[in-house]
Amino acid sequence: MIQIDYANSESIYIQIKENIKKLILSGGLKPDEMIPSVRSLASTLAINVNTVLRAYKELELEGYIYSVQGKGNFVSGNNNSLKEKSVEDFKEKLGKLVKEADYINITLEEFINMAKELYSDKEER
Amino acid sequence: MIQIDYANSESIYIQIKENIKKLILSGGLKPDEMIPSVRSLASTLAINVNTVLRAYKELELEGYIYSVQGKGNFVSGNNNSLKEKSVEDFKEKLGKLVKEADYINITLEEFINMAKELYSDKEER
DNA sequence: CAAGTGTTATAGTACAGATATAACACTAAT
DNA sequence: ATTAGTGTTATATCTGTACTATAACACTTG
Repeated sequence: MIQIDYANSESIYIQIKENIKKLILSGGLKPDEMIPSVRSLASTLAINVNTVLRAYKELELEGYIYSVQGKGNFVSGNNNSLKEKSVEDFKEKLGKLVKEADYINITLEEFINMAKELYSDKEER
Repeated sequence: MIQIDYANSESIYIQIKENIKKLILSGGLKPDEMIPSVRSLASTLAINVNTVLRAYKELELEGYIYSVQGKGNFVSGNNNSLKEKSVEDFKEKLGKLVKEADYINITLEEFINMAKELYSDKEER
């Protein structure tokens, strides 16, 4: 369900966060569905409880999950605002990339062609 | 010429690298043009010489600049391979973004529309 | 009550980034 | 030759972040 890549330079708790965010946004995790307990995930991934806790706490702050004492952590109900926020985040990243394209003189047409290509690559999986 | 943003989470030496890369790729710095000496840049930015040195050393390794003992650091002559490489890097980033778009169910059409919008925003500057 | 859950707190380790300082080597101008 | 400006190398230190280790406390469910 959740995987850590030690070759990845991102820190463990960030990887856990991203992993769960993606699962929630893609629909792999449904609202009010329980996610692994801090202890079980820590044990599965062979990491410390506090590392998982940190990821979960930030996910809670960002509205992706909610935690209930003695019961566990659950996916938030309101996906809509989350989706909106993630689209905004996405747009910001795209904006940066467009700016970068500018530096190396990539035109809009070239940009779109690359995107089309990458999209179709994706579907060939 | 070069600016450090302490609010940016990127480390100082990375910011220096990116700054200079952009200047070179955009043509703001011409081949064989001298860039600020390690000492002067360190003094201007109120940072340590070693931090600048680290950025310059990596830029040299990546082929963007070359250094001459006693004279200074200069922009590399061969921009072509650099441009190619930067386009490749760019494509990789775009690929990641496309993957991310997938998670939040952004279609190719939506993606292209956003890109068009951001490109035109850019021109309105 | 016991087992499983989240929570809080503290201390310790490891590493990366940045600093401080110094010494050495080369180049160009005087 | 001297001086000022350049890059280079080396070492030690400080700081913050990530992660670990451990423990204790609080809540929920069977």
